[in-house]
Amino acid sequence: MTLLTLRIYNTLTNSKEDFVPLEEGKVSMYVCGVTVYDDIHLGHARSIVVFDMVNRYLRHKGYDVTHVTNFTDVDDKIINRANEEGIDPLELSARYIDRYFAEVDSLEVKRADIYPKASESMDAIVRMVQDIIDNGYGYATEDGNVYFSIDRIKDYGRLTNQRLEDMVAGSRDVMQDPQKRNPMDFAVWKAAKDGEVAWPSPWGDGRPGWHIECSAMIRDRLGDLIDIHGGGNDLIFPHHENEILQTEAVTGGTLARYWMHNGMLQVKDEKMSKSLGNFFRVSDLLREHDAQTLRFYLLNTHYRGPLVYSEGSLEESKSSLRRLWNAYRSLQSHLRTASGPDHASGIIDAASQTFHEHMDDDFNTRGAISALFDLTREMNRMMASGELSATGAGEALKLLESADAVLGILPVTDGDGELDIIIGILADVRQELRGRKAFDLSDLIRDRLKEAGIQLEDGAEGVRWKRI
RNA sequence: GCCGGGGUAACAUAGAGGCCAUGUGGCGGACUGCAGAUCCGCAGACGGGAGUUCAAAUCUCCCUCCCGGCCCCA
Repeated sequence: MTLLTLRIYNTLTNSKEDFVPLEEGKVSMYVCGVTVYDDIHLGHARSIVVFDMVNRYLRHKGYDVTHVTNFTDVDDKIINRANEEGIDPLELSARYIDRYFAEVDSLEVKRADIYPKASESMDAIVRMVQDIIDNGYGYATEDGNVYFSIDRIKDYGRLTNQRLEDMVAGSRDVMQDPQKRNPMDFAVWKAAKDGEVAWPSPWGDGRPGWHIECSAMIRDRLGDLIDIHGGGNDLIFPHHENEILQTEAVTGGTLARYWMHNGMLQVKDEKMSKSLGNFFRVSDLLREHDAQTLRFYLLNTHYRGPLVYSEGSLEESKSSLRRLWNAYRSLQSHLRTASGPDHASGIIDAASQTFHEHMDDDFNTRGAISALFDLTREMNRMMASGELSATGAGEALKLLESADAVLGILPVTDGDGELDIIIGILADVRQELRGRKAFDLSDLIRDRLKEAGIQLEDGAEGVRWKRI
């Protein structure tokens, strides 16, 4: 079975569908970002890395992708946190946006094309609220709140696949604004309380409701209808559901063609979240583990399933990943020294096909990685038995590198050229000593290099070195 | 309660009717001056119960357990 086209699981239809972009060769993608009031944790990283992978794979397939991810920088939690610290909310959010970028860069995430902030999108937001009211889908209260009116919606719950009545029955008791016409109505504009950060609007000073910023930013930056809308599956309801309503109230058409949702990261059968206090900060994890290990851990499972984090799972990922790295480095050495016949192209082509079949099947990174392991085993075997030519090694490396352009799990660089030369000299001297059975001296070189963080490894195809 | 996703060997995960799953770990070999890496082999599995089928981890039904969502969320 060969999948020529990418298939994506669409939450809207609960099924995998062939991916056909609106405009041939182009993809518009919006992914919900974070509320910037604290550092990101591994659960956020999962979403970020997953959609980074999606972005990379779409580009790998030749699409011209416009990837937008927002920052929610106007929000109750930000205001509360800022009040605690006695600083301006926007100062607080700016700080966490800086940290977000630092961590995302450390995770080797390819940045989105645009990162709009709620605070800088007020014109678009106010305009959208006005349009909602003008089209009869919203109303302002005396207090200066604007609510989206659910009563005109016949098919609420398309993403959730639920009926309105069921949701009302299960909804928890929350403090309701008596001026709401229907308890399910949700705020698109919130009147400012005294002293709060606020922006002017026709309904008085206030700030946007949670859902409106995404609808407005999408329309502002990407247009009325986009190809892919992504986010964590905890956002399906109400956030994404309400985004759809808002946008449809204004444009008359639907918001996104493909809705993608990543599964939650769990810790001991619970979702990792700030409110549960069971989260691991990315900045802390990065002190213990390299970015590639974290990415490998997050991508070594299907993005839609749950992923249970536990003590030791990153260590295991590291061990697995080393196998790939070792093969990768062996191939690099082999490229320089190899001779002999070449029987590799069939194996490499097969691995490439398997890799792409899995990726085309709703971004099955786990399956795709398996194909990489299969390849490395074959390559290791062939290198050991002298069946791999330099050409074959080059082809295998090319495949690994193109796969890595999507996954981002291979070592970034192995140091600069000068170091390479010096270690090469030391390795040559050591080889000479070994030839003369002067093992005390040859071991000394190896040991001292190891102390310096460089490990030499003898192999059939020559000496290889790596940082440890 | 309603909706969605899961339960695969010691562990982490793919797979969605038949064909060798992948990695980590374990055991046994090979290679090696020693390290390391690598290779080969072995053990070990589809939550439970019915059914459909020549054939079910995969399809149907029932049961069970876990997680997420139901206006704080990636």
